[in-house]
Amino acid sequence: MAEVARALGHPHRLALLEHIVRAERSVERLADLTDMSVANASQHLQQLKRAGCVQARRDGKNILYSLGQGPLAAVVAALHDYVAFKQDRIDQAIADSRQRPQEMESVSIDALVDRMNEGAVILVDVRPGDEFRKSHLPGAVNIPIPQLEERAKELSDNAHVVAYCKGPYCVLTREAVVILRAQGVEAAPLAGGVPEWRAAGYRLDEGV
Amino acid sequence: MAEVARALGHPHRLALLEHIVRAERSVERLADLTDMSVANASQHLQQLKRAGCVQARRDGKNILYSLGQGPLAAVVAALHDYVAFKQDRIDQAIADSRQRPQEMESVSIDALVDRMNEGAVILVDVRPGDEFRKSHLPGAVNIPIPQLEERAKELSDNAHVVAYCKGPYCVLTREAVVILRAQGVEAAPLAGGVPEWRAAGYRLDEGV
DNA sequence: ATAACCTTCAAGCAATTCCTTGATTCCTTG
DNA sequence: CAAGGAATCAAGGAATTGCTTGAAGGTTAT
Repeated sequence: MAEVARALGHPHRLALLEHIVRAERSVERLADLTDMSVANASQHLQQLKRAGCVQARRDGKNILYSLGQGPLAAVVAALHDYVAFKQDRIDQAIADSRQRPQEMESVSIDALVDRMNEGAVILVDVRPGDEFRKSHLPGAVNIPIPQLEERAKELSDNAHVVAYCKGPYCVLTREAVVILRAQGVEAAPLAGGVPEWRAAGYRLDEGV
Repeated sequence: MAEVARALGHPHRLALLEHIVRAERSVERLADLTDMSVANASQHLQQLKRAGCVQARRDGKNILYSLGQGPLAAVVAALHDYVAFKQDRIDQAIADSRQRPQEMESVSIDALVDRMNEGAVILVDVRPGDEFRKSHLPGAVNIPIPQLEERAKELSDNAHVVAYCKGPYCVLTREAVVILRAQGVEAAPLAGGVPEWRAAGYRLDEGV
């Protein structure tokens, strides 16, 4: 079973299959369509053949590859579906933050300092872990974007959250806020990032 | 898209996923179920997580992995379907040839010689290696029965294969043909073995 | 036959993947 | 806080994979 999955697990082979699903094609044609050398295409095709995903027949000078027997097309379709689903979620989050940027009022650095002194704010750093480790705003929690959705529950829900990223123009900040709000967390983007914070003369934490 | 397929493209990861589909499980449990080291399981799980196929949450001391969002289960199901389909065909082929052995027409020695002259045949000797070394039909390949299934792929699949063993009554010849056909190789048994070949006045090879 | 063409094979190198080991992090519990 | 369990990280060597190059199969066409 993994044999089939492995056969589908290479971009080139997947691309070849996508073309073969549509119609029988020769090796040269496929190589051209997928922008690879003929020899390379031939080798990938033979891997697909070994896995039973395609079959070959000769027609004159050419060897035509077509889809193998069985519900392979369904597998490819299911894969498409799944990937489309994931892409949709990303697109939607981005579109949201693009369409209604006005609804997302950012918090200025001074306002943030005030709120921090009141202890009424959770500061979330959404950059990758390695950047966070180098330096980050004091007391910030590091939750990279990919983990944000599932770790949103870590943030107590009656606290205001302020998210920041690399800088004031970083789209990811807004995206993060969209995600947090989708999880029911009251969140706002910081008007700036680490550089602005430093420029304002405040302290930074390092490590951890 | 290939990213997801690649994540599914390793036997261990697929095995992990099969268990995760059923229920949330801890790393240790999964490692035990799939018979791999904890560290190794952990690494594969993280690959799956990176691809978005699974999500992790902590529960007490353990970290529980569960299926990611979206119609991933459909992909796995489609894969199952497809593989089941192929397995069916193999089983069916075996059953067919067992139930109706009379349909397995053997190739006469004279017919074999004709075909060999045309170069349109691969001759497989399924006896143990030591017997093969003593003497065998010219040009024959030696693949003992136990290795036949896994080495079937060595035989180019658009060539006719003729298999032979010790003699015309040797059951192993038919068994070999069944195995080969199950692998999609067009195979037929020889009506006889080394003694009959010699008796017909043809040459034998020795050694190698 | 010979030539021309499409495809496959074979070999070698670079890059990646896989698994193991031992240390380390992270969290809960006493 | 300390102890302990669960999971992850990090690094290394073995194995596999992927791509390129040049040569070799086979098939039509001249």
